[in-house]
Amino acid sequence: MQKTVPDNRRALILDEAAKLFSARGYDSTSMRDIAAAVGMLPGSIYYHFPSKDEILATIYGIGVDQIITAVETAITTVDDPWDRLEAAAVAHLDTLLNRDGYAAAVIADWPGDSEIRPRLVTERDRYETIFRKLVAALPGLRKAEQRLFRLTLLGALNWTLTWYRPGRQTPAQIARGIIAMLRKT
Amino acid sequence: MQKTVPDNRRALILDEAAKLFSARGYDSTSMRDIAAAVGMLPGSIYYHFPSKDEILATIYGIGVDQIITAVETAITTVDDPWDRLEAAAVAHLDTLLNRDGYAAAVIADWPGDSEIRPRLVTERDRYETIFRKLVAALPGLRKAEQRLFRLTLLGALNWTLTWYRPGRQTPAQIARGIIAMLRKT
DNA sequence: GTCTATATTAGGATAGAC
DNA sequence: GTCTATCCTAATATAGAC
Repeated sequence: MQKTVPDNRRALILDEAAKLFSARGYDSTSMRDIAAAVGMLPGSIYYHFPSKDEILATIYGIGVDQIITAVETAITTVDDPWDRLEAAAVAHLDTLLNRDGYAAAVIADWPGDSEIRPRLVTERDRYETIFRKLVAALPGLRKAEQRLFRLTLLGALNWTLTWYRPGRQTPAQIARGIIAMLRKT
Repeated sequence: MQKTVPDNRRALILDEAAKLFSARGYDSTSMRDIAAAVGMLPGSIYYHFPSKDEILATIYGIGVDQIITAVETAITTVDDPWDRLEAAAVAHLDTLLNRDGYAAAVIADWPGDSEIRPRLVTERDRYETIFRKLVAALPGLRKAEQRLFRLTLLGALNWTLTWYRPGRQTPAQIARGIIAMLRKT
């Protein structure tokens, strides 16, 4: 995924921070929390990252990459527009609800004020674009309906973060169920 | 809306706090921010509320009351199950996207740790129950499908908070559009 | 690269005058 | 009921030793 000789400590910080951010939120997670999870002292983190904001921005970038990669891989072998959308939804939810991934932080977190907001918006747009295209390819949807359809689908998918618990339905089953409800004919 | 001689200062604090909480989030809003918005000094707030948590819990209770009242009023005169669900969705979104209401804080805010979480969960359940009944009344949905249908609908509705901007479609139009997508025959 | 120690600021909350 | 003044804690971040 990255270089052959990666900076292990840096990656570990990102891993633990991503978990904490998605579990408790950005604002409620302190540098002390992250340091404790990694097994470092707070000051040491600053050797790897200049600020807490920068950690979040990095996680955002990786999280969006993870979703995009998963979705694009899932749809390459599929032709039918509805099947492609379903494959994308399954991949999206699989990535999102995987507790070790960075994707949950992308959806769940939105730092209060912060100067990095523009960057995060840009990242988020990157992955919305994929769904824009997938929805545009569906038959029988007028241009004006496509936008609301996309937002409805993404809302239903992303809202799972608030209620999903492992053990019942799998993420893939949930995604297919949601698509089935939105599928016409 | 309330008593004839209400505690104006207390109500004002709640109003301003609700706006700040839904705009910037609970954690990112300080007592100093609230005090400044009200035109008080931070210490004075504590005459009206014992803690910041208590302000949020109060807003939650009122916000849920607002949604429930709006939804129940909207559905009393409607008979057909699908029409009832649509009326409920319209009322829900009208309340949610009204910038002066407390409902947005209910959906958007979730304090990091806090001991009041159980209370908030209870409040949230109160309003989910209404939709549980409305969905149960729909024809042609098997028991197992009802839960996912409800969560999909609420997800799509609540997600509007992240993208809705006044000027385009009205909340009512959005709600009807979402229902139309989920409506079978 | 990590630690010790600490600067600095902000936040929730309280005591007591008015 | 609001203000003044302040306590206490926790947070981000930095400097410099090792």
